[in-house]
Amino acid sequence: MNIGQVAERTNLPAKTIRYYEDIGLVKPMRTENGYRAFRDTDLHKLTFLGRARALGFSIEDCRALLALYEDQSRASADVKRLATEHLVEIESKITTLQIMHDTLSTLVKSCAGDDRPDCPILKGLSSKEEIHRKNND
Amino acid sequence: MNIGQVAERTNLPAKTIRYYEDIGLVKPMRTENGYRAFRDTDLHKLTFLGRARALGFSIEDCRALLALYEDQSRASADVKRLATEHLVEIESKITTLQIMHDTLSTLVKSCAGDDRPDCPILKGLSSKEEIHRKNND
DNA sequence: GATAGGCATTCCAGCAACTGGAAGGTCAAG
DNA sequence: CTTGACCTTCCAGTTGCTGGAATGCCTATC
Repeated sequence: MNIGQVAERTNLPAKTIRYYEDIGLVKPMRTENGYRAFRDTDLHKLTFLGRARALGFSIEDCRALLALYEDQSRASADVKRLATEHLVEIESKITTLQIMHDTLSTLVKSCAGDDRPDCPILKGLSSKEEIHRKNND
Repeated sequence: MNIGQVAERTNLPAKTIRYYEDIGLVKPMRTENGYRAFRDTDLHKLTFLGRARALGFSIEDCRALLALYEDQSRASADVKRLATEHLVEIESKITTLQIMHDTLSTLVKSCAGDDRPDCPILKGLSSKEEIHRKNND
């Protein structure tokens, strides 16, 4: 199969697929004219990659997951460990964003948003202890 | 003030401060020996930048916020608009991460995590309709 | 056979926001 | 006068692509 069709089926841009080959995640064959020729296994791998990336796994995590996916004698514990670590990362990102959100949302609420220059948001950004006093996480 | 002291006071790495000068966010003076000489206003700006970055504003947003900060005749509405847009972005990131989290956490919970190869996480990554059936956001 | 389009190829550059390291200049202390 | 802690610049690398240029291939139509 040509890269265009693979792109369509996997919902990955052709550019991304070429990139994944570049970094060694897939190794499609080549036809005589130099075009990439993707087999079913390549398609499966790319689909797998697409899903793993959609769950926020890094490329290196994806590489490890792919190796486990291909290793029939893997231990599910190894997969679970990887996934759990990633889950913790996600949770920490959510926490960070939540704190940002709370702080900024407090500032936004306290701003009149009219044509006058007085602005609690700018004040909050320049001085520390103005509004941001309730998170001690 | 030298860059080292500014770094300490603003909690920004010296490298970052140099970078901010590079991209025109601050413009410290120079002493005869070529060292950067930061004034109080530079310090204020850098502190402001540190806070804005900590709230997740992009560098370009920071540039705009800084301009508003310096503009005594700004309209607070302009600040509020910027902040609100950013708030929406944060919310969308949280949503995305939350979905990732829910999906992955479901997968992780269903995995035994022992020395056997059978693994619902890998199954979930390779086939779609296995476990991931309850989000329709 | 010429040509036009829609594919495919490679390679190079750039995004954000730094970070690390090399090679070198400056300054204060001992 | 040397040591060590600063400071300087510049270049390269990080992550995960993405855009674009220059070029080649394939198929269809005139």
